[in-house]
Amino acid sequence: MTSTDRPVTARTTRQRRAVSAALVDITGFCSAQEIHGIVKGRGDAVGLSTVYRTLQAMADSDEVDVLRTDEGEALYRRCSSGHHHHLVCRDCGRTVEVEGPTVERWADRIAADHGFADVSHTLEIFGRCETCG
Amino acid sequence: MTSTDRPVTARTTRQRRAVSAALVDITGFCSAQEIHGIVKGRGDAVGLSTVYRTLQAMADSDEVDVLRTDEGEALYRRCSSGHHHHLVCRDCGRTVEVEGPTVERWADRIAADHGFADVSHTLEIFGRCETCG
DNA sequence: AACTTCATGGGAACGATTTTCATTCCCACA
DNA sequence: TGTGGGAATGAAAATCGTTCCCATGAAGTT
Repeated sequence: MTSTDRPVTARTTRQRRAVSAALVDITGFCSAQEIHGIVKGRGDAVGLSTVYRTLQAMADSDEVDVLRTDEGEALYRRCSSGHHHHLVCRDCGRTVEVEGPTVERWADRIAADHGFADVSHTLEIFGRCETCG
Repeated sequence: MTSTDRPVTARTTRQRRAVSAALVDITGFCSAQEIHGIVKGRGDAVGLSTVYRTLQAMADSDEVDVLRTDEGEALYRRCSSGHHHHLVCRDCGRTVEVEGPTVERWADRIAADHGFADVSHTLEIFGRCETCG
C-alpha cells in the first residue's frame, strides 16, 4: 500500500538520457523549460511533460537538487549526494555546493530549544561571484 | 527615475484595513487565498486581486514575511521588523521567529571564502511542535 | 517474436498570481 | 464643505509554470 505507486522497474529511454546529458553541461540552476529548450536545441526531441516527469523523478531519487525562484519557479541542477546547501551567483547562476556542520547544528539546536522535533531546513545563499563582480 | 513607480501616497482603505486585521489573528503562515477567505468570512468583502496587491505591498515594505511552499505557493504572515528566520510547525503552521548571528556570520563567511559579494540568504526551519508531537 | 508494463507527448486542464480597465474612493487643497 | 485627479478596487481575462489524460510507442522479459 504505497502512497504513490511508482513503476516497479525504471526504464532507460532516449529521452531520459537526453535530459541527463543536458544536466551534465549545466553549471548553474535551470528551469524545466530551459532544460527542455537545451535538449531540443541539440536536436533531441523530447516532450515538455517528459522533461518535467524526468526531472521530478530525478529529484525524488536525489539525483538533482531543486530550489525555488522568488517567483516560485522550480530550478534544477545535478548534484552530489548527501545533505548540502548552495551558494548561487545572482547574475550568472554559477553554483557552489557548500556543507555546514555549523548551521546544521545551529538549526537543530534552535528547533530543540523550542520543542520542535523531526527537524529539517532549507538554506540558500545568494551573491555575486568574482567573475560577475 | 525609479524602476517601479509606486504611488506617491499610500491610502488607508477599508480593504487594506481588513487584510491587516486578518493578519493580526493569524498565528502561522497563510496563503493569499486563505487570507481572502478569512476576510470574506468576516463579512468584509474584498476582491482577491486586492488581497494579492495589498499583501505584495506589505511584503515590499517589510510589514509581512513571505515564504514559499514546496509547491511554490506563497505564504504570508505579519512579522517583526529586522532580519530574522522562521521555525515553522509542519502540522499546525505555528511559527517562531528566530535570530541567528551564528548563521548570518557563517553564510557571509562561506560566501566570502568563495569570492562572492553582495550576499543574502534564505533560511527556514521546519519541524513538529510540542502540541502536535 | 509475442507480450506485458512502462514511458512518451501533445494538448487540455489546473491553479496561483497578475493584468486590464472601467468604476469608485481618498484626500489635499481651494 | 466641494471638488479634481491620482490611487485603489474588483470582476473577468490573461499569464505561465506545471500536471493530467490517454492513445500510441518503446523496453525489457519469456
